[in-house]
Amino acid sequence: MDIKYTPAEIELKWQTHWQEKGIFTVSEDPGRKKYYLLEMFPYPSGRIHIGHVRNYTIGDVVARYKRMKGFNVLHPMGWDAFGMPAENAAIERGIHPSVWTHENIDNMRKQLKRMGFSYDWDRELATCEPEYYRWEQLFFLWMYEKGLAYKKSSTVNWCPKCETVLANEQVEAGLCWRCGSEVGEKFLSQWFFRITAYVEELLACCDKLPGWPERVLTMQKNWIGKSFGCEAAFPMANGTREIKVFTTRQDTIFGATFMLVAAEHPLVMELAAGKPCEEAVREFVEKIKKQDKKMRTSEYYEKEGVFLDTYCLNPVTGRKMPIYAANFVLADYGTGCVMAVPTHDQRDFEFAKKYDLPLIVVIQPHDKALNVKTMTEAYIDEGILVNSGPFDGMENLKAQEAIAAHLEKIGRGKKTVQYRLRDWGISRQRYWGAPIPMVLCDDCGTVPVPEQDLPVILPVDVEFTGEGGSPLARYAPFLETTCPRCGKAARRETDTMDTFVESSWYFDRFCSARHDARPGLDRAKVDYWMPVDQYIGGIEHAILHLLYSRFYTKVLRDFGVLGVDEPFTNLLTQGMVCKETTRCPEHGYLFPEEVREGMCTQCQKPVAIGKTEKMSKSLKNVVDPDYLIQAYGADTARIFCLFASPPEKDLEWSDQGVDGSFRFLARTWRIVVDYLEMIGGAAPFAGDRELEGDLKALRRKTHQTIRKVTSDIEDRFHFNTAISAVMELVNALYQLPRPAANDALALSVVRETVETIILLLAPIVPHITEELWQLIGRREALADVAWPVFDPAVASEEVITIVIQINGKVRSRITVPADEEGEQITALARADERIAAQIAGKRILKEIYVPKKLVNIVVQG
RNA sequence: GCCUGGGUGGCGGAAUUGGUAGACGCAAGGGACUUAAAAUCCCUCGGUCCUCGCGGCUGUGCGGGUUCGAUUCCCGCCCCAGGCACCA
Repeated sequence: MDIKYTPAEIELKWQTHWQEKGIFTVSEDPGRKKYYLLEMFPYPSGRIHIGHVRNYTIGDVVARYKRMKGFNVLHPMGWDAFGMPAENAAIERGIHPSVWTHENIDNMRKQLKRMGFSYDWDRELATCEPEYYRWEQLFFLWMYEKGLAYKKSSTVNWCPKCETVLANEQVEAGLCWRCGSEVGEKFLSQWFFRITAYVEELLACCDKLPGWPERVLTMQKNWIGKSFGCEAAFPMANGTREIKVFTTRQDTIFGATFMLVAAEHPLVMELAAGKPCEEAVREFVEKIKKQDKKMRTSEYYEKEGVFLDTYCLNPVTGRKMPIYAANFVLADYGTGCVMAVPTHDQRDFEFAKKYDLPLIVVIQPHDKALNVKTMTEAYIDEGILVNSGPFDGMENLKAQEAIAAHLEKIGRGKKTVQYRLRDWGISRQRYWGAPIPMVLCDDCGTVPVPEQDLPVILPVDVEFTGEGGSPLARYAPFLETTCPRCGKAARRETDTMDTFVESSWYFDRFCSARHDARPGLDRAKVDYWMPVDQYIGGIEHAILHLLYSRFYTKVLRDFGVLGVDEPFTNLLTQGMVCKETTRCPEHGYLFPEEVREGMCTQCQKPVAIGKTEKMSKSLKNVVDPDYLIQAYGADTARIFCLFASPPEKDLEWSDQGVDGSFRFLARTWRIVVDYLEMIGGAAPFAGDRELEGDLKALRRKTHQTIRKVTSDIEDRFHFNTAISAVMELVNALYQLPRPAANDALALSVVRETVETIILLLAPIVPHITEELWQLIGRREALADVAWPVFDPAVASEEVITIVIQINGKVRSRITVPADEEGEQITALARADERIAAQIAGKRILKEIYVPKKLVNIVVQG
């Protein structure tokens, strides 16, 4: 029989079959154990990229595997459909964001279906639909009622290119996370979610997420940034008021010689008011405010300040301390004011040197003596307190507690805790987002839209000019409304919500995706499916999306719409897909198809092979999934993504590697097809007879492979080693001398091996395996066949190789029965010809026997 | 600067609890089949030395240590990637 492996044909055939039969449509079944597998849903940019292929393949393997293990698997897919690229397309090309988004979704859905992913498409959702965001608006109203959503005027991060506000989390090294523009500052009235109300729970639960990678939890903990310290009050020298500071180093308070206030802090102008320095201070403050974020975070940014012609008193020493406004003090951390201890803080040291301010050493290190005249930098390590009144001679760390108590006793402070985490600013001055359901009335102020008036639907026929601000703010039919409270003319809120709000609960919505009754989540269904058992996505969301989702889950829990504390039990963060870059001296970076035999196709000059980097359009080192599917098929694309490296590591793209993956599938196909006529009528070996020789070995290998593949998938998601193991089994089948056509026993063993290969590969390459399964005469849907189990007795070796070492070096190997006694084995080791020769005449100091592994004989000399 | 990861053949990667380093794949070389090539199937493949053997030595970023034994544990250093970065 000669049937060719034609991926394009069989893949389409089975994809159609799965869809028509509704194989992957699921519903709640209290009698079965559920498994909720979720991959991060994509932004519908128009085309899937290799990163998606990898992410969704990893998820699909686990989903299909769990299904074969008997779980009721929920595996949904949807679209993170709001966001700026749609609006930019509207401005640049005149396509409405909705049209653009839906066309992209249609195209990407086709691409995902062509990959053969086992999604329940009946649950598909797009966050830009009113059926979705209406519930988000409802939750917003509830959050407003509870004070969890509030409006506040504040300085915000402003991206001049996107013309919108960015959350702190969305500013990366002073640049916009999305477009890379320099981020500036603006003073605006903004909506916030009070994520800080849950900060302790968010922090505490980090320790209750054993299924999350340590580094993600570390990043979140650092982001939350809890620090223990002390609030201390410094009275003004003229006795009018006091200045409060937060410090984690109250042990150094006796060395505080001046006071610093953030330049933007209102206190600065208050203190300078009416003084000769007022004009100079105002100039300084204006200058600092104008400087953009990037400047202020750069390394070369010099510490600067201006004296406010005012003094306060050190509460423990009574020393008169000059007050300065400074550019490097953060206005929105702690109290915005800092006690400066130049001897033990590097920043304060630099500031003191520049403005010639006094230094007092209060911590002496154990190994040297500090002298304020010769110090070239602050001493920030441990030591013994000096110049610290009653605390002299104490270890500085031990004094922390004592000094905090002292401050409390004299009524000048108390122990406190500070967090780095700020509330989540969710206002965006953009059109393509979920409208914030609020009305602004001149008389009543900010008034929520009544629940029964939801959803506030995004109007369609607005104008996209590309000019600053939101199109909604210029569109009267949306803007103009009446106040729900007093009935007078009023304006709608035109800000829309940050798209991270939609992605903070889409996993809940998947549980009851078509539920159209308040509150959009069917509690019974959500209770059945949530939490997500396994969440899979890119490490780039380690902070933003994952922290917001955790917060939103807790909010919804407290509203009683769901019953879990944490949304994702296990998290797998997959690595990036990378590829080497190619560069022509004349034409710059080249796409792979612009290079032929090391030459640029345009100018024939040799191209330079550059660094391997994350695939990106700007570096042109991209591989088009459509091309891959066309050339090799979806199964090859899938198996290559899994085989090239374990999921959490970066994957380096290799065209030869893809060839190799295809060859393996073709090789597997060939051996099964070769055997087709012979094993077509055979039943798999049932274990009812004794096997010997090659057949026994093949069957052992078969059962060992089941064991290996099962644990690789189940315990570690190490698909690369699982695939290696199946490759070995296929190689073993090739090695088996071809049995005679009438050798029923041998053929039944071969059949068992063939079926095992198909089943083990089924979650990884579902199309070729469905086809082979059918070819060998099986009729049931492969997706629902039970995962094979191995027989430990069959899988165990009856002889094992024992390594014999002399002084830790391998000198020989012996083969012994698996159940041989240790004493017998050491005796055999000593008797081994080569060992005996080498230990002859030497004194044996020690013999170590590691069961089933090795014997190490330690001899003298 | 701080916090995470990581560094193993020509390459991607194995080695799951301190116990045979280099599974599997790619590339390379050789053989079979073929008029020939492709495809396929089989074999070899870390380095080095010789007496060419089921040989010796060496080898998991570098230097030390613990141990009968270290890719694995400890100390110090170098390099790479990611995150944070004036958080008082």
